[in-house]
Amino acid sequence: MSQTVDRALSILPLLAQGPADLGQVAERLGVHKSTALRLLRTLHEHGLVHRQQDQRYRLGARLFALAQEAVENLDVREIAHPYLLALNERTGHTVHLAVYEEGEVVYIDKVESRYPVRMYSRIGKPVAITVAAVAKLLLADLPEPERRAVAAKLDYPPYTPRSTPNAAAFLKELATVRAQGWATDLGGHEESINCVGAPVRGADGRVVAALSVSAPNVVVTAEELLTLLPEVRGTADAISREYSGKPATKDTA
Amino acid sequence: MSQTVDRALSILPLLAQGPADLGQVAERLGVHKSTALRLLRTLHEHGLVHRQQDQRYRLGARLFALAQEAVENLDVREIAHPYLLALNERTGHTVHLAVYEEGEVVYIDKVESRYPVRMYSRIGKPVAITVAAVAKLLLADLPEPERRAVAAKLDYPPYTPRSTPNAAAFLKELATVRAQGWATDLGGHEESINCVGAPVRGADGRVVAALSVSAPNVVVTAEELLTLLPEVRGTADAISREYSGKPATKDTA
DNA sequence: AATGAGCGTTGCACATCCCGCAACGCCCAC
DNA sequence: GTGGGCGTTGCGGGATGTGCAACGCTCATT
Repeated sequence: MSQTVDRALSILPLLAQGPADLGQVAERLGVHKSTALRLLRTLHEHGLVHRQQDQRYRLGARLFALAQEAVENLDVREIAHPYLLALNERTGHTVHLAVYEEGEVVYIDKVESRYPVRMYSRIGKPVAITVAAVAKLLLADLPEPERRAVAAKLDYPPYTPRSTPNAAAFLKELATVRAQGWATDLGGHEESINCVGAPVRGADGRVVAALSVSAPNVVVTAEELLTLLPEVRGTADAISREYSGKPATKDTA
Repeated sequence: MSQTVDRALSILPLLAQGPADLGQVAERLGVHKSTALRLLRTLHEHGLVHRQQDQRYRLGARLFALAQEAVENLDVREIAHPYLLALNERTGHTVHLAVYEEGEVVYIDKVESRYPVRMYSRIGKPVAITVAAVAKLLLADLPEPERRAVAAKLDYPPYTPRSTPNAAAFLKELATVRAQGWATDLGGHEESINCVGAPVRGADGRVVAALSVSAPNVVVTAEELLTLLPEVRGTADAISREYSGKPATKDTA
């Protein structure tokens, strides 16, 4: 809509492919050299482009700094919340959002079930890391050495007969979760409670959070809960898109 | 230099701090709302800003994509080469550049000594990973679990009496290197050859490459070689600045 | 050593394109 | 139902970006 800005911004993807000199920029923009020069100068003043020794232009440090700062100031919780509400609205069950931090997985948001059944979870509380669906999702994305290190240091409390028994079983489960892109906890923490979860990913594809839907057997069976999987994954993907700033938000999908 | 572009670009750091609506952007820019709208629209078309559900503006995915693409297309070797030449010019010794890749450290560039002494290295050849200065620098920057994993899997060949004997000693050495920001190899690979090295860092502070200066005892003693440390570190820092696109290249320092 | 080509840079006059204004429509809150 | 706030639109005046041509520099060539 604004010609000048439009032209200036068109330079960025051009330079992302590799360094270019003034002539090349002007030609590929379809403008006079002097015009390209002024645009490049302005971009340069803002640190978005950098001039290297041979006078060619590259993308500058400011771009990285901006991207990083933006990521740091992004609040998953704030962005995810409306989606969690919608998911709760449609399923009626308890919805959790959790993140991984220094060896722990903690709940950072929760929308209570409409059914009058209490669940033993609290925002800020560390998750039962060896069995919870959200924990599996978050740990499954860690780089392999760290994943092994964490798995080796954990205790594996036998909450129920279905709890993860040891590190080997846990790592195997994480590999499955990593491959399929979703996770469950079928009575692994409390005998009568099942969960289905999916990961929220940032712009770089790394898992930044995980959400899950939990329901007790007395309300829905595990099979019935699993039919919500598309719903859960769809919500997680929608949050991922919104979080990473991608277009095509196309409703709640 | 270009008012319109200047204003448009000023929006980016503003949004990096967090989402803002049209009115806020206009106010903090000191322009009329309609002007801010047109600028934001242009930024939006290029994907640099993203409009979230509540109509507020955030930085968009394109920014992250650009930063990532730029990093991928950056060639450390190309950028570092002139600096390596200059360092060789000033010291007269052999200069190496190496990177870490999937458990190995390999030389990716080399400028031969002016003295008629051959060294057993080749571009593309894996480095003696347990003793070389560049290897220590690169491994010292790995995340702790991966560092331990790599150290545990290595062989520790006794090239000389001064070679690193085992994983424990190696990890201790890496901790020292990590803390001091430079590394040496004093006769650890070949009895009569010493090296001093320093790390090249990317925009995020991670070590992306390492360079070293090597010289045999018959030319300079280890003590004399160590006097080149400021020179070596200065060169590495200059490459880091250039590589990460930071301003103030101020000569070769 | 001289010469020319290529590139970045500058000043300028034209007219294009951006700016701010004011008015409209919409949504939400009261 | 009604008012205020916010995003949006069309428009004329004029500031601002544009392309041209000329300059100076560096580097490669003869």
